[in-house]
Amino acid sequence: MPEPRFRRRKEDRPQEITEAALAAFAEKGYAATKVDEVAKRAGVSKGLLYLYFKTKEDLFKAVIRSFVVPKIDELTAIIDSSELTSEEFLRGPFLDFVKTLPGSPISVLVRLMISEGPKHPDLLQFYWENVVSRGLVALNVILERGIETGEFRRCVVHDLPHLFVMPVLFSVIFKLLFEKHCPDTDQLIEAQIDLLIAHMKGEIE
Amino acid sequence: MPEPRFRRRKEDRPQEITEAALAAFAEKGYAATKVDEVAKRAGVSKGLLYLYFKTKEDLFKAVIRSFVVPKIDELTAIIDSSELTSEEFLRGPFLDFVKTLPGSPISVLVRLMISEGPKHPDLLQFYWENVVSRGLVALNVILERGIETGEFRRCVVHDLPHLFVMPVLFSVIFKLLFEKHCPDTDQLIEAQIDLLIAHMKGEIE
DNA sequence: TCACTTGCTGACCCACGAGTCATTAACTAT
DNA sequence: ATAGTTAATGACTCGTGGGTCAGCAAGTGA
Repeated sequence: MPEPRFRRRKEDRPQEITEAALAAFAEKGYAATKVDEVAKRAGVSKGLLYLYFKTKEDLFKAVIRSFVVPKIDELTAIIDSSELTSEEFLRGPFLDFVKTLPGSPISVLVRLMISEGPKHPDLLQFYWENVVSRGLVALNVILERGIETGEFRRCVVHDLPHLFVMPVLFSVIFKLLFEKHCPDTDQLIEAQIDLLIAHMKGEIE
Repeated sequence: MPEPRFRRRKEDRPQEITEAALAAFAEKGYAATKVDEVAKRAGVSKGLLYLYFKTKEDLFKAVIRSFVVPKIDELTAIIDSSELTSEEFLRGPFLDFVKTLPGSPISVLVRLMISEGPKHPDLLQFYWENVVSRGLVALNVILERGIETGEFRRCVVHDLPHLFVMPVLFSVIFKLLFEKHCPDTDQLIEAQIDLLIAHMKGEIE
């Protein structure tokens, strides 16, 4: 009895295809990745891929949406389930979380957003609303909590939670481009957080 | 007497073409830019472009090289011609210089490097040696000078001059992607420099 | 077992854009 | 003037890759 030439698995296909696409985009970038190549990686014909995704661009958007949102959900879940003080939280779970980002598959998505984002305003909108904005809000919650409990004094940092994100973005990109010359990203991120906390706790200069 | 159909201007063509290419790449990215389009912008035929640049990739590399090096030369020139203390220098000329970067045509090159860099290792090598590395060295010079004169105490910042560059890269990218939601990049950069200087001057916590 | 639905295939089409080259016309030197 | 040189043109080729579709075979139900 011969193995069937293929199996019908309508349920699993989309995820298998987006996973293959993520891997392919990661290696070659969006433009240089051929749809045929993605299909091959997913063990599927090009025709089938086009049954699930109308165009290559459509596939791209699906990739972004499906991998990035779970990641930010992770962060907000950590926050909600935590009873730590703000400083403990920033030095503990938050630090651990952001340290994992450079070098993870997620960093690939950042590169894709930078490369292709400007061509897809709707995607940028989505990314803003569901990732960046939510991340900044989450940080604000922590920082405000820190003021209420008297841990932190109010200062410029509370208007610029971006200061906490900077080293992560920097590390992701630096590692991507200059792996060989990249500083210890854990140390970089940690140093920045130390700096910020010291400033928020610190005496008025 | 009719205007000549074209003029022979061997000397000026390469620069005119790279300028046109920079503008085109800025708008559409590398892959989506057609060579024909670059030629049109430069007021030149595609054939001529191929007289000066062997391939599209060759043109791309020329663009990076010719616009990015002068910019870093600018920075090192400022350093050499300055007799200020380290703090004055960082808060004065250095701050002014980096503030101009987000939103300048140079920021486009950063995006191009991120998008296309991984496909061109030799270009990355060039960029590292002639831009990033030189920039970091320049910063180190300033910071060391600050220690010698007793302005600064030695701390983690001296091992991570990257901390000064982070907000610039962050601003460039943030502005590029989320113009609408972008914080005041001047303020962000300034805040980071304040933070770092305070820490370097500061009492041991 | 047989008709029927539908997930899946892969050969095909064709727009598109990188790179070529035979030809032209602007300069130059004598 | 005029012959020689070369900057410059633009119509062409040709590989490539996104997208299609007629047909096939795995599942389904009676």
